Amino acid sequence: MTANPIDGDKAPQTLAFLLSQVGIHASRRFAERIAAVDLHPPLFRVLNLVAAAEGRSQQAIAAAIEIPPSRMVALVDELEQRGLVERHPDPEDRRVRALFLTAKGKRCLKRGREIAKQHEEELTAGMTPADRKRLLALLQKIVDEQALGKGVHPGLKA
Amino acid sequence: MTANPIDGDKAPQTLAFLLSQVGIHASRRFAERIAAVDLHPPLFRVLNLVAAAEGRSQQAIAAAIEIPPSRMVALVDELEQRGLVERHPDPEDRRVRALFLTAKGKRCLKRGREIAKQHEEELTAGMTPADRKRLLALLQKIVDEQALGKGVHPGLKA
DNA sequence: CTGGAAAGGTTCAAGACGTGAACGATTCAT
DNA sequence: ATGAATCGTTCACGTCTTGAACCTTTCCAG
Repeated sequence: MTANPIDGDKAPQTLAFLLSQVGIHASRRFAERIAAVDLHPPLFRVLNLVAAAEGRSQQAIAAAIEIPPSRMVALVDELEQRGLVERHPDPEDRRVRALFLTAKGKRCLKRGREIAKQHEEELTAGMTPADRKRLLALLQKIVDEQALGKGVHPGLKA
Repeated sequence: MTANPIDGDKAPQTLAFLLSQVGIHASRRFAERIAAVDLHPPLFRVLNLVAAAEGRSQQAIAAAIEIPPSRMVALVDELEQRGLVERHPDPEDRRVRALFLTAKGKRCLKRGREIAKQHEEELTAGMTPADRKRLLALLQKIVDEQALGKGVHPGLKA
């Protein structure tokens, strides 16, 4: 026995600390959950964007979530292998690969959104609707203040 | 021009999403700031723990922040190279390497804590003290509900 | 004691990820 | 027509982590 487990966590619990802790936890948990449809967060992100902008080019979508083109290729490859999206030639610009959801992709997205909703509910269990509203507003305040752009979705590793 | 920048971000801004976004931002920002003392978040973490538990073994400290022993070695190596901590033989157990802060380590830690404080203030700029209190309470509620243990400090990559 | 199991620390090889540079194809501007 | 810019892609590289194996030391049962 190495005795007492270190009181080290008498940490002053700052907001910055808590935010990191909770944010990372939320990301991890979501990654676990979304795995149920054989996706990881970045794939789910892309899938959502494709749905929101069908027919757009890879790079247009990549830019929207701030991922480099070289990374985008791999992600689209994965989605295509799973049969969730398709790359179509763009008649107006033959350099472009326009992205579209397949029927399977739509089903998967729908399922993924249900999971996301479930995730949201689990995360905010133990909070009243009023609490949630307040928390949302406070976080939004930080986002505004910090001028946080679009990027940085619930994507993380482990 | 690829025209409109995709409305994709009409995202319903869920709490889970915001928490991830803000949390990851906070982590990144902190990583940038703490670099001013030539540390990265995991090193700062360890430094703090060593200070809170001087003389403890590497693994005792490693366990407290949930990092595997093999990783701990590398971190302590770094801290030792920077002259911030020292490995002392433990007279009671010659397998153990007890960790201690050097004078330089203490100064560095102090400086790091100032940076952390500054980080905290920047992050919560634009919020009233009342806001901060409320946010802290709400986050704490999530932590309690989710039974978030010690681990997962402001450590992230980029 | 004493021999085997267990624990602390370390090393090392391997796997997961992400990124930038470079390239071919195509389009655009002049 | 020609050079610059853009889309998509490949690939090699560096980063970051971890598990397995190893040595040393300690602990415990017999």
